[in-house]
Amino acid sequence: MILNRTNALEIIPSAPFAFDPTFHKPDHFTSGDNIWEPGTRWQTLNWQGIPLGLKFANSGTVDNPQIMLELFSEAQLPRHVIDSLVGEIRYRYNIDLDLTGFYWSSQKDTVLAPIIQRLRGMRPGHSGSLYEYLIIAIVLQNATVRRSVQMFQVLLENYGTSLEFEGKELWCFWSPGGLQGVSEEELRALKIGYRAKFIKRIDDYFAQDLIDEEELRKEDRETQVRELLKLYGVGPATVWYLLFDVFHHWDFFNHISPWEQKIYSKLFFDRNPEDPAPVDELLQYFERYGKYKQLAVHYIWEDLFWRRESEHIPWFEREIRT
DNA sequence: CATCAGGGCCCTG
DNA sequence: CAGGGCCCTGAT
Repeated sequence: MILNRTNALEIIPSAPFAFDPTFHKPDHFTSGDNIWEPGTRWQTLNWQGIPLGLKFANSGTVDNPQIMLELFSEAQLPRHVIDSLVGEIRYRYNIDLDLTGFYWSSQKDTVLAPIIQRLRGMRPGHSGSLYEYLIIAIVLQNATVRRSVQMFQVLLENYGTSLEFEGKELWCFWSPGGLQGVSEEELRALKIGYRAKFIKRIDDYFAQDLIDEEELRKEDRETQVRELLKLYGVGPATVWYLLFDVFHHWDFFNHISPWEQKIYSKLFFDRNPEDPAPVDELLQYFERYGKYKQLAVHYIWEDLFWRRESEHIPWFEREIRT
């Protein structure tokens, strides 16, 4: 699909705002639905069933931020669609997040202070919807990164839409319920293994309108956890990711997987990855960050991956399984 | 060649 | 609440 229609908009984030670490998370795997280079991100987005191309360009500074957003579409977009889309973008990327409380409380922390200096203005967030995040989370389960990328790519190529805009060719997600005509066997043939069943059941669940992302955002955390765990294939690890990336809880941190455990052990206690600190001990360590503990996790994590782009960190390389 | 763990989760006993 | 099984891949 070729997207020739364009709309240009201006988005003013709250300050401070850091464009690159907000629009590029080096720990998220590259997935064929976006391209990033410093100052610019191209991204596909399925909004209310309409495949769109987005181009975010940095046109401001950290303290005086401004984003130029260009929308590419096949047909002219009605005003209300653009408005709702911009609202959603502001939500997903946490454009209006106030970070001052977090920064204030961390300024004397020896681990966080230097990180915040490097990433000042970075927002957490994820470009996808709940449904889209769920699909990604499922292909992440019990697989190495390379395999996850391959599974996601094959799904996009089979059920997504190829979009062309500004000379870029990127894949756009299918809509929730878009796999209704697809059998579990067909999915299995794409070598996604037992995850075929999970994806089918999740797609069915959305097709039957048993879950509403917008409504769920308004519920309290316990309700969200309860509703998310109803999804077949979603367990504690996935819920934890969802609560942060999709539902924007900054104070919730109760899950550390084995590979993450090794990394935190090394970071905080300089413990050998073969002999990591107990998970309870690590969780206890994060209590010092109070209601911002998950933001602290995010900053520490992103900083590691950003540093990895410019310097070699041998112990870290060994713990990332690609 | 065989074996095994990998950025979990479901199901059983 | 512990532990086996699940798809497939690449490492050993």
